[in-house]
Amino acid sequence: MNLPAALHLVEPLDRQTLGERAYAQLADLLISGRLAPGEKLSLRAAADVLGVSIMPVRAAVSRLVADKALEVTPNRAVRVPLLSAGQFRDLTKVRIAIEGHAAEQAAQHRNDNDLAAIARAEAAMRLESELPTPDLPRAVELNKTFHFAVYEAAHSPILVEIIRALWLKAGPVINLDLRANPERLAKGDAIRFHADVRGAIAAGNGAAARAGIAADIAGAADVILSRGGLAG
Amino acid sequence: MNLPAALHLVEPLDRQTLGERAYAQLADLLISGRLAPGEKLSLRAAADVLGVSIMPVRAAVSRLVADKALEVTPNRAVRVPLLSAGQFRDLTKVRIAIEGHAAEQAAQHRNDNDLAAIARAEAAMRLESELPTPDLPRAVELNKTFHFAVYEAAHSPILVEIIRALWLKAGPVINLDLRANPERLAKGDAIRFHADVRGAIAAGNGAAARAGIAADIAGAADVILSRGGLAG
DNA sequence: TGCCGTGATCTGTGATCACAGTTAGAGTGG
DNA sequence: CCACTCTAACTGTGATCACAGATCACGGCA
Repeated sequence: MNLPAALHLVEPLDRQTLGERAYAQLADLLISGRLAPGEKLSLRAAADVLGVSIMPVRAAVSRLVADKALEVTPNRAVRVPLLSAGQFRDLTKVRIAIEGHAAEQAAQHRNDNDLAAIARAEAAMRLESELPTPDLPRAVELNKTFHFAVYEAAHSPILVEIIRALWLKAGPVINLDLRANPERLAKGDAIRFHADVRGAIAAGNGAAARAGIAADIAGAADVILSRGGLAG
Repeated sequence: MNLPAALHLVEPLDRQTLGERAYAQLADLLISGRLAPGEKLSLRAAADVLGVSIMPVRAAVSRLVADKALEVTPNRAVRVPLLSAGQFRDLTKVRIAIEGHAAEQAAQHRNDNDLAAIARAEAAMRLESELPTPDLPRAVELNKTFHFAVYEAAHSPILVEIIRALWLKAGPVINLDLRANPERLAKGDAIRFHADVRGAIAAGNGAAARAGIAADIAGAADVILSRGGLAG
């Protein structure tokens, strides 16, 4: 093992396969709500846009289909699932239970780095929402950053991964709506809940952290459900 | 639309693609612990065994890799992941939280059909475990049947799907161990916990149902951890 | 005898082709 | 002018081929 010292500095170059890159791009489209429920997606068209053959796209789509973030209809068409009100309610209940649990764990296991990241993310989103004309795509992104800063503080990779899969399902419904109807952002509910959550986690108050996340999720879901635009 | 009445009886033949069938087979191997942690899996070899080309196997494997039920090493080899003790502890904690939650929901939302299915599954596993020489693979299967009978009673498809993914990760560790060391089955811990859970769900006692499931999961995990055979 | 280079053979990934089924639109007959 | 039919272009799925990289065993050099 008499290697030149410089060789130890090279990073392990984490094998970014084309399929993974395609997956990351599609997942981002879904989470940020740029793909609307019911919208169809052609493998070949997506491959053209991404500049690759259909194989990597196929791999990415089949992962998303497995996660039920996409679905292939009996007629062989890939599309973003249309959630019924009942399915959306189920999804919301599960999110409240699991993301609430993660927030509670975060309150108990967070370290100083976690607190700093959470505070940073909360401030960034608050500042954005207080602008006269907030940038909605950016607000959506900052909201995601804040939530996952919280969930990461639970120090449970498996939990974070599960929540990511849930956001893949909820993103199209929630964030598409937020883009179309930004009044909830202006109303400041989310901002207030986020502050509550940050405070609870800093104080080590698990129950309050769970309640804050639950209120945030439920608040957004209520807006969607009351608008009544969901299928069946 | 003058179709013979009989035609209306055919089921919509849920498009069983070869990839899905391959996925089901591989998932079963994992959940039942017939694939040991660390064991390697060749796409082409698996394709030969299943009698198809490597394409469907590729699709199935990439789904399992996405779920982290399989992993592809930097050296381009697919294998079932080796969990460190820390990772296994994380997985167990998450399972206790989520499966416990599902059991609690089951206690609150179960109907008569659910209760019957749970009772049936519990009796089947109890009878099997009381045999002089229990059939271990069958006991593993019956254990799964009981747990999912409980989780189905929560009437939350999303929750059940999440738990299935967790079992895909835990199966190789837990059930491989159970096959190798059946004494825990003989000891009857699981049987007792299952009876507790069934009783709690029938009584609508959510907290007790959660506690029973948690004890069952923790008990099995303790055996694994105390044996100390985990990596890292 | 011990070690290192080398090539055959394996790995997963990606591209291309083939196919069955669906869809949409143009063209034709009423 | 409307409705029906047929065709052409699309859909995802599966098979086959091509390729870069990794592994491992064999053979030659020191």
